[in-house]
Amino acid sequence: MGGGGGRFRRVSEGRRPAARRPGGGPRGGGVGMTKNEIAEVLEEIGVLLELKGENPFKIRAYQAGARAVEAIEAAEFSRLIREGQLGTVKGLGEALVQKITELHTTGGLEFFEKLKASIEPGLVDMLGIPGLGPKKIRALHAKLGIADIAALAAACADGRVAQLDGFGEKSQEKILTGIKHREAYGKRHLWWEAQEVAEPILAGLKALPAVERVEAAGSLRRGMETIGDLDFLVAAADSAPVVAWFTAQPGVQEVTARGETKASVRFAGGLQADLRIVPADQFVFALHHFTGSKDHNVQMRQRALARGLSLSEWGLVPAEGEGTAKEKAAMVKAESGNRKPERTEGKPAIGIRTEVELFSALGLHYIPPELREGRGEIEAAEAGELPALVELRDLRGAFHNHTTESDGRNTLAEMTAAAEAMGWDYLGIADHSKASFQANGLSEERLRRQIAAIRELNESKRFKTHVFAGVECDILTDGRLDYDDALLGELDYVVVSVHNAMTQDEATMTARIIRAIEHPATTMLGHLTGRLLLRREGYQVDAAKVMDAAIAHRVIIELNASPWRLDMDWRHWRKAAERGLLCAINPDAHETDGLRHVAAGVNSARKGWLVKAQVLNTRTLAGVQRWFRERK
DNA sequence: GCCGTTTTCGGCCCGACTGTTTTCAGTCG
Repeated sequence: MGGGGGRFRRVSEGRRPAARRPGGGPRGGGVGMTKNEIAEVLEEIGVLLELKGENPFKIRAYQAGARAVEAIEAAEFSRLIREGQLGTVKGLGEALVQKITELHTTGGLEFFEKLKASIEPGLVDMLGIPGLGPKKIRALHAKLGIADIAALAAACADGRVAQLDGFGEKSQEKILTGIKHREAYGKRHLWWEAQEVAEPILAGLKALPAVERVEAAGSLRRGMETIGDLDFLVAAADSAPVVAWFTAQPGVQEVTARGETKASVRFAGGLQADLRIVPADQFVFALHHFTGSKDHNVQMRQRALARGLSLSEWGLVPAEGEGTAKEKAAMVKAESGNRKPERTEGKPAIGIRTEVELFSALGLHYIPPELREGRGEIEAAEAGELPALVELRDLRGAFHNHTTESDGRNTLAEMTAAAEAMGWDYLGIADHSKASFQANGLSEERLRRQIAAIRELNESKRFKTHVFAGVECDILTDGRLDYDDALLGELDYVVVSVHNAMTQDEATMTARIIRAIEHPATTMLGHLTGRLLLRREGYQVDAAKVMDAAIAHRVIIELNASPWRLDMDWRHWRKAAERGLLCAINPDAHETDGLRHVAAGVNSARKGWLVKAQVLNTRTLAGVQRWFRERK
């Protein structure tokens, strides 16, 4: 969740709160809103009404209205509004029709603006603390006058919260740890969100006439699941116009440093970005230096030393004698005084212009940025045993995606059209099963109808993309699956996931998941730990035992590519895949746009040393069909 | 706020878990 602070939906599993654009709600000024944007507004109205203590059924009506809007095909939606027929949709009465129409035609809603203005924004933020819902927040507000998280932390610290009816020592402690986690998490940002900030800046820098080369370095380039800050590296002879442009970007809230070769800014939402400008012949050394993890860089420098060379962000030079001393001096100078380091004669090196040449100078094959974690990549690069990592363009489809049948925001046809637009050969639909009541999970009858609808869609040849009929079947508390074997047998594949009783102890949870893996109908395991990055720890589970079971039963473990999950974690993949575990990179998309999240999954897969052959959804349609068939 | 009718207002979607309780409210998925 971004710095906007809003939270539209009380975490329907896997479905993210709506993306906040800088400046507030879904698309501020423009005329008209799409159906999904309108649904977001209705959801947010529901949250605000909850905080007001409104009639729960009224709240539900807004939530149901949001769902009803999502379930309409986009073209159909426009037609209904145009012809004044929106009221014929079940769940949309007079009041909602009026509001939706206003949103669709003007892009705004007076009722919504007034409602927002009537509620302290700090109360909405407090919903993000585990254990706090609308009722408790209202009690805190009414009885202690607490209107934001800072005041809440203070009240917990001096014990006032524990005195309150319905609260106790444990709640107070839980709230306090929740706030602390939030603060710790607040310093980092999801890769996806950081990348969305970085992209336009990168493009803008590239377009400046003074700029010769530009890259985003740091953990963003390494594809880490979360990012501390952004590092932009520029090669330019004249730095002044670059600094001027960078510090004047629209999203910049504060310029924290502005020098000749360096500038730092902070964006709304707290993300920091550093810009460094270096001479062109130093660019590659700086790029390597600011990309590598600490461990990787230490190992690289040691390797250079062993070869009588000294590697730094300034260059690669002979380790002893004048060169090093000068380099060191230059470095100190540059850091303290914001001045360009003096160029050493005939150095910084040996005509190295690219990272390929840099690695080569140290006797190494090129190491992709994602692998530069100091986890054995240098040894592998020396031996010529680096894997040919899977790439985004290798993907031909994905499994585990949702539609409006359960808690998705787009219909089956819309999702398929989006997959086709991405050039995918196939798309797997895996909506929630009936135990996930909160996510509108499918009854047996509804699932059978969906299977029929998918078969029909395929036969109609309306899309080039083939649709697989799957399900995201809940792993029940004791490890049984949520449907009977006969129904599971009618599906092309079955994803099994944990969505409840997440507080089970490790042994119980591990046994539960393994029991589900042992079920003959199970094709793949969804999000192994259920973690939500920067928000919630995963459940306690012995990952090694689960992987063993998956390998033994030829069950895939997914790499859930939702930027909020990236689960199973990349740190497990290398060993697991070597032992024969097959991966599927699944976006867990809840709307058409969510399909793009596979890019984040590919990052993690690459960090996990995965190659194409270890990822099921790099295979052709026929290859996947064969794999599904042979498993049965 | 919606729905369905009982044509004017009452009913509306679940189950586990936790912490506060001594019989249950609130949160969560």
